[in-house]
Amino acid sequence: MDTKQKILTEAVKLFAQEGYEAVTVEMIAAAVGIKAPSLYKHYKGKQDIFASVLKEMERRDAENAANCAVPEETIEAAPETYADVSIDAFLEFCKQMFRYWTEDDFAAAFRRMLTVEQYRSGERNALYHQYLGAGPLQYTADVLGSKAQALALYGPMYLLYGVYDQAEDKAAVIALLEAHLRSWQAQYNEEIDRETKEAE
Amino acid sequence: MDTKQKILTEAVKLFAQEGYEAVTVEMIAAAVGIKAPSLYKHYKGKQDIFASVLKEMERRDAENAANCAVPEETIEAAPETYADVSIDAFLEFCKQMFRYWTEDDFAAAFRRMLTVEQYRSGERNALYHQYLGAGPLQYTADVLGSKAQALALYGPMYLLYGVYDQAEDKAAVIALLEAHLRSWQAQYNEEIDRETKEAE
DNA sequence: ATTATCTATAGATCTATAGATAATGC
DNA sequence: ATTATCTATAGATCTATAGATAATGC
Repeated sequence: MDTKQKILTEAVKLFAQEGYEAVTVEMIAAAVGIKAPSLYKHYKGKQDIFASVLKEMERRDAENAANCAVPEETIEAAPETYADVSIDAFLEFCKQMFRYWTEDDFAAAFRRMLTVEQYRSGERNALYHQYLGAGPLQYTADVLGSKAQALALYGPMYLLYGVYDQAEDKAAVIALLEAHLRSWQAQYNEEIDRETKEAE
Repeated sequence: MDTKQKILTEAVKLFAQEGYEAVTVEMIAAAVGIKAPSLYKHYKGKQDIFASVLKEMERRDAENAANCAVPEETIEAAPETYADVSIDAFLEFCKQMFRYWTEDDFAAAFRRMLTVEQYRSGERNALYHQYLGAGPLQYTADVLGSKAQALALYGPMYLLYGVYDQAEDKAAVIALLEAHLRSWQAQYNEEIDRETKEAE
């Protein structure tokens, strides 16, 4: 059991539940099973732990992204990778992302942590939106070529994160998500058909 | 200038930005323009201020709800009021709610406060969902008679709250919201048509 | 030998109260 | 007279360090 790593996983859970300021180093230490002063052997202090949580998420995110059949770079950097993404593959990616942000313990705690820290500074707000708000929305818009379609696809997913957190019947939320993805796709196909006919 | 009232409006803004724990009574007092001990003449302490913010929101919410042509009671309490709500009127209500939660200073701060406090206790989580998450989603589902349609309508609105907060061009977000409401309605009408034809 | 933990504690900060002073209303 | 504010401060809590002790690796 790596204490340095365990400090991060316990800290992110506490930051998510209580908020950064409300968490004392003694609380983190207690969750890890050590005394507060011992923690300073691993990190310079609370701020250093927070910064290390961000780095750890970056590391895990990069690891996770490599497994997906969707564009990794921005549309400006690599527009050709956005040209013909399969909608089926992208919806599969959406489902996978939803599971990641709700069922992976570290990612779920990190999401909640950013949620509760988002208004504390411009920097934290940027992080929140990069991972969870305007960032995924823009990415989806780049893939679909439509901001309105991106909003219709991602908006409900985003709402379901919070609903999932508090739901007793988590399977029902997953079912609702899948129903959403299917009906979004039906509606999307209809719009594409309409556009194709108009173009003829 | 009513000091007792000003304490609440300044406190909710600080709670929203910093989180309840991170706000000191001295910060609230400074925002009001008094010293911390003076604040204890109006409220018993920080917790009392928080509780009073909740009560103040309840009061404003009741005031606001009375102006709307949509069901006020739950569907269990008054099912007949849900029977024939006009979709146009309901979409107008949605737009009004969006403006209320983003542009009314107290409501916007209250929304952010609940957002950052939602994971601190079951009670606060219930409040968050009552005002902003599962509550409005269920209400919309009751009006539309479909949870999937409610998700498609409310999910994007919910995402846009956060996007609006950080957007430089707020008018563009309002435009995106209105485009969403229109395209949701078009899609909804198509589904109703399909269902009507199938029933024939 | 080196590293991780512990106890003890200094120094800073925060909540809330006590008691004095200034402002307001009859 | 009553109410609202102020200064001063007690008591609690929190971060971080100092120095001692226990555990680990060569």
